[in-house]
Amino acid sequence: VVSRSSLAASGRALRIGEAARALGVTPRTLRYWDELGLLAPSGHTEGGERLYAPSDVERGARIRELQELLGFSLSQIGAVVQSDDVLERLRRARAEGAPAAAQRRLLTEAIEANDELLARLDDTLGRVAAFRDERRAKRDRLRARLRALAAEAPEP
Amino acid sequence: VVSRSSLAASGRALRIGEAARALGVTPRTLRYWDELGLLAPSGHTEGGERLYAPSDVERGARIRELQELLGFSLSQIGAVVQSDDVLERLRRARAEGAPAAAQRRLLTEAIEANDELLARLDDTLGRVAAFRDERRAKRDRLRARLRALAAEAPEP
DNA sequence: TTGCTCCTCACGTCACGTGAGGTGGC
DNA sequence: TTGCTCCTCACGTCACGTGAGGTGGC
Repeated sequence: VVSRSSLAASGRALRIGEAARALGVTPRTLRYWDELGLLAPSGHTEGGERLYAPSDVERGARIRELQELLGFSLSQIGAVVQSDDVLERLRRARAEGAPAAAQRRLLTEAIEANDELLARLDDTLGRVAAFRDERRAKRDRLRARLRALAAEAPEP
Repeated sequence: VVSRSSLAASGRALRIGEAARALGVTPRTLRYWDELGLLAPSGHTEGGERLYAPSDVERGARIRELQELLGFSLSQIGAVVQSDDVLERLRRARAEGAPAAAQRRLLTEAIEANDELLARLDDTLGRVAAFRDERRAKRDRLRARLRALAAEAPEP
């Protein structure tokens, strides 16, 4: 996993292998995401090689988080990352002179989607913490058992 | 997801459909886990139906947690749940008069495995929390944008 | 020229989903 | 007898993994 700042700092376009390494996936995964339309590289070389801009890599990082931390399917992820582009879509709507009500609807829908995500994150957070507490209790039980064993038959 | 206490309270053996509902999976999943040897029901009816004891369901709940919260593969999960049975294996080793060194090794290996799990849980916890903070910041940005929109073109 | 990375098929895999056809207990 | 749930094949699906065979720039 690469930090945001280091991603943004290198303003260079990456070849598929470099982008894959930065994201912790394989080139095959990026080709699959491209095939699905989930993450299309914003450029290509003359030879047909995919070129990933920093913004592409950031989008890829969001996809990974949703996949790894929340276990979302790629189609669910597609819906989320699309609603993530709301500020850009809003700018375009304003440029095209969309009515104020339509602009508001765009924003409120994105806010709702983001709130649902926040609720799931809080839920996951609670469950991981509970699981960790279980495992800490187990650690203490095992340690106590080991101490009992040592007391009963001391090491040579 | 069913609470531990309610699971332990009903000391009854469950048919596959009931066990699946308690675990939040489908019967097909439990048959697959059985086929892999990951979770074999501790009993069967004369007619060949699988019967899941409360301890089977608890084991299933641990499998689900490892799968959902940490994204482990079923073979990784198999290794973890096997090392989870260490206290029972220790009892058997002692009954068979295993040497003290072997008993200690059993315990220390289980402690190590559990500690690795704890490290992964802490890592996951941090990443989910960081992701949640990102999403909270996004929520605030979107809300501010909506307020700006409302100030600019008040609702009818 | 030799490596290295890239490309497109295309088949394999993991963890199930989904009928197909049939059996068994209230 | 009628539902309901169970059973075992067995093919389909999702998200890639893994070569197979070939191209392109230092």
